Amino acid sequence: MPDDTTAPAGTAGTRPVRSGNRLLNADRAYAEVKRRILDNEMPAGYQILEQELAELLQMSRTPVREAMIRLAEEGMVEIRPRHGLRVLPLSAVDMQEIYHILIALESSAAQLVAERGLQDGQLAQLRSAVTDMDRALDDDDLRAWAAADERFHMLLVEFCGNARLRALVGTFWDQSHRARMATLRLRPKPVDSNKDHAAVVDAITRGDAEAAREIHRQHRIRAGQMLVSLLKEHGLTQL
Amino acid sequence: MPDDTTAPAGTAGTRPVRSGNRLLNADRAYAEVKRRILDNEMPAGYQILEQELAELLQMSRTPVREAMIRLAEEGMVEIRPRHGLRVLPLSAVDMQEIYHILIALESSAAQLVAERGLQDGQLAQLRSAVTDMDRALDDDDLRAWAAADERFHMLLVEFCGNARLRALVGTFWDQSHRARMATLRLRPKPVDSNKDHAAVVDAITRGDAEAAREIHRQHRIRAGQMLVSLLKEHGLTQL
DNA sequence: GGCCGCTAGTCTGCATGCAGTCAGGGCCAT
DNA sequence: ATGGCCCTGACTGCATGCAGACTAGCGGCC
Repeated sequence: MPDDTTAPAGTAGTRPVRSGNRLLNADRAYAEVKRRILDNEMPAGYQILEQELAELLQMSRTPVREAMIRLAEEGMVEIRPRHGLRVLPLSAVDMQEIYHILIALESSAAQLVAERGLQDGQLAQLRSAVTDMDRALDDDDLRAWAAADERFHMLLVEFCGNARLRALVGTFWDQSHRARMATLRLRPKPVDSNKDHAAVVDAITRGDAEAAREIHRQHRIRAGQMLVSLLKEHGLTQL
Repeated sequence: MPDDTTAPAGTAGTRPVRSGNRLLNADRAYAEVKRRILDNEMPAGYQILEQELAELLQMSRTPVREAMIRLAEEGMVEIRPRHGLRVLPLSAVDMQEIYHILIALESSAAQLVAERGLQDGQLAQLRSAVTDMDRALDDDDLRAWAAADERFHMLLVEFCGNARLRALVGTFWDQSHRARMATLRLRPKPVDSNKDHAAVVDAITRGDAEAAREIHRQHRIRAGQMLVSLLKEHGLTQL
C-alpha cells in the first residue's frame, strides 16, 4: 500500500508572479520547494537554511530568497531569520480556518457558475470528473478518487470566471493537501461526496444559483467537519 | 473640497512576512510603496523601474525587488520584466471580482462572530464604529464615514477569530480602496449602509448566525453593485 | 548545580557586479 | 509611407561579498 501522504502533487495554485515566459531560477525554486512540501518530502516542521536550499537547488541564495518570500506570503512556510525556511505545521484549528475560507469561496463559485451558465464542453468536463470519482470508488482507488475530486473542485472555480477567486481556492486547497492525503484512508468511503457533486452539477444545469450555492456549501461544510474531526480523533495535531 | 482619491491610507492588510522585529529595508519598501499606491501618489498605470524605485527609497535594488514580489503576489502591482513595477489599474470587472470575494468572506466572518459570540469590549468597539458612522453622516464628513466604515468591517473580520480570513479581507479591501474613495462623493448618502451595520450587530448579539450572515451578505452585495454601477456610469474604467 | 554573561562563529540582509536578453529606434527596402 | 530587420543600450536576473546581528555553547560565579 502506497503512503498516501506522499501523494499526487496537486498544482492547484502554482503560478509565476512575473509575466515573462522564460524559465527563471526563482520560479524553479518556488515550484520545486512547493512540490516537495506537497509530496511530503519536506514534511511539516522541516527546516532548511537559505544556503542549504540554494545548494540543494543548484543556484545562489538570491532566487531562493525570492521563492521563499512567495511561499511565506501564501502561508506554506515561515521565514525565521537565522533559522531559515520552516514548513508550517497545520493543526486542526488551522484546517478549520482554511475550510471556513474554502466553504465561503467555493460555494460562491458554484453560485456564479450557475448564474453565468456553462460554456460548451465545460459540462462534459465536470461530468467526466464526477464519473472518474465514481469509477475510482468502485475500484477502491482512493488516490484516483482524490485526484478526480480535486479536478472537480478546480474546474468549478475555474468556470466561475473569477480569476482571483480561482487563485485563492487553489492556494488554500494546496495548503490543506497534506491533511486530506493523511486522512484519505481514515475516513468512510466518500459516497455521499459523489452524490453531492452530482447534485451541484444538476443545480448548475438547471440554472438554480441559490441551490448550487447551498448544496455546495453544505458539501464543503461536511468535508471540513469530517477532516477536522478525523485529525482530532487520530491525534494528528501537527501535519 | 479635498481630493478623495488622496485618501486616509487604509492599512487593512499591511504586515511583514518575516517574523523578526527590527526594521528591515525590504519591509520599509513594501509599506512605503503600498502607502503611495493607496494614497494615489502612485496612481493606476504608474510605472517605475527597480533602479528608480531603489533611488527613490534610498536603498539598493535587492530589498526593493523583495517588496515588489510581495506586492505582486497580493495583486496590487504587476512586475513586467524590462518595464519595472506597474500599479495595476482596476476595471469595473476587477471590482466585481473583488467584491464577490469580499461578499463571500465577510458574510462568513459575520456568521462566525455570531456563533462564537463577542468578548468583553468587542461589542462596544463595534457600536462605537457604528456611532462614528452616524455622526460622520450627520456632519456630512464622507472621509470620516469611510474610515469608520472600514473600521467596522475590519473589527468584524478580526473578531471572527480566523486570522487567515482576516488577512485576506484586508488585502482585498486595500485593493478596492482607490475605487471606494473615487466613488465616495458620487453615491447617495449611505444611510442604508448604517442601518445594515446596526442590523448585523443586532443579529450577532442575538447569536443568530444565519441572520448575521445573510444580512451582512446582502449588505455587501448592495455595496458591490453600487460601486460597480457607479464606476460604469461615470466611465471610471481604469482606476 | 543552576543561572547568567561573554564570546565565537555563522546566517542573514543588503549592496554591488556582471552578463544575457530584450525593447525600441533607426534604417533600408518595397 | 509603411513594413520589417538589425543593432544598441539598458534593465533585469542572478552570483557574490561583506558587515552586522544573533544564536548557541562554554565557562565562571553564585
